[in-house]
Amino acid sequence: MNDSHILWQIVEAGHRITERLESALEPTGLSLAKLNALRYLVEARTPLPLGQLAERIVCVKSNVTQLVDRLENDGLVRRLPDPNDRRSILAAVTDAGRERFRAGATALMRAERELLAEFPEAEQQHIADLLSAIGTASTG
Amino acid sequence: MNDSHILWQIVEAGHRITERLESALEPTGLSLAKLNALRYLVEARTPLPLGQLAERIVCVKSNVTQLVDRLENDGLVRRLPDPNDRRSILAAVTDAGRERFRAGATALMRAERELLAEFPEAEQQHIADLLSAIGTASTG
DNA sequence: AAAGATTGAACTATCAATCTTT
DNA sequence: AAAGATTGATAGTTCAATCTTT
Repeated sequence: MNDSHILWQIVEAGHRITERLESALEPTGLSLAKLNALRYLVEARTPLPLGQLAERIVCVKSNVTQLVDRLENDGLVRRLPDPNDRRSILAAVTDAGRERFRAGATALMRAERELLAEFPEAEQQHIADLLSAIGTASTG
Repeated sequence: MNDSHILWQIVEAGHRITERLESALEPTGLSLAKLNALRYLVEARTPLPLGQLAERIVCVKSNVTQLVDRLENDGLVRRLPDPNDRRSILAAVTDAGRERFRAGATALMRAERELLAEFPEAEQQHIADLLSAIGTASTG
């Protein structure tokens, strides 16, 4: 498992990165998952059906149900009935949600900049290219 | 979030790698978490106090409690009283656990080899070095 | 009091089953 | 029946509180 080989270096570097970003976000009361959902809602500029939010996040619908539960609990999102389809439920960002999103996005960008600084800039594109290929091949 | 920058490339590559390895392990009925715990128990060659297992896995003790619950449920591990300290509980691999570990380790190695093949060998050491540095600096 | 383990609550995520509306 | 969402179960992980033994 914790071999020295490159696969685990990648996995662990990924963990360290997300840990750092989560820590940077902590003072804002957001997690990466919440900030990400909020971003889609803010950018949509109109309430989104939960199913569409799930598509954009690229996760299962039941995950969105729970994520929106927590966001609603935080007062950052409200559920609204969809006037055009009574099966559908819309998620709308509240003013508090928009404000929180701005704070989170700022904190995240600052943390990203810090982490990025630990990386030789000349190498970044090269490594990104190599990484984008890995694990992408079909398994059969 | 899903910027194109290198940080997310690393995080996502890490996710793809673990997904692939988890899939490869699936037919053996093991997860990476279970295989890892099993590995420490097999290598110890003697039952381990749960606290020591937590130290080796590098996780919180309550996580080990639950992980060992699941492994015990699978019949791969047994809890034994510690004869020297009645506060302590020992985790012992069963014969089935040892066998399962071998199957899992084999499946994992095969999958690792496949993934590694997607990586230009000449680059591996270089990238590993760069990755090992990232996210390691103290936050203050 | 401190050490070892468990329990209960929370978060993120998945899957399978269910309920309502279309 | 299919689409949209929720619920309940499971996995893995953390933290705070608790219980037993030292």
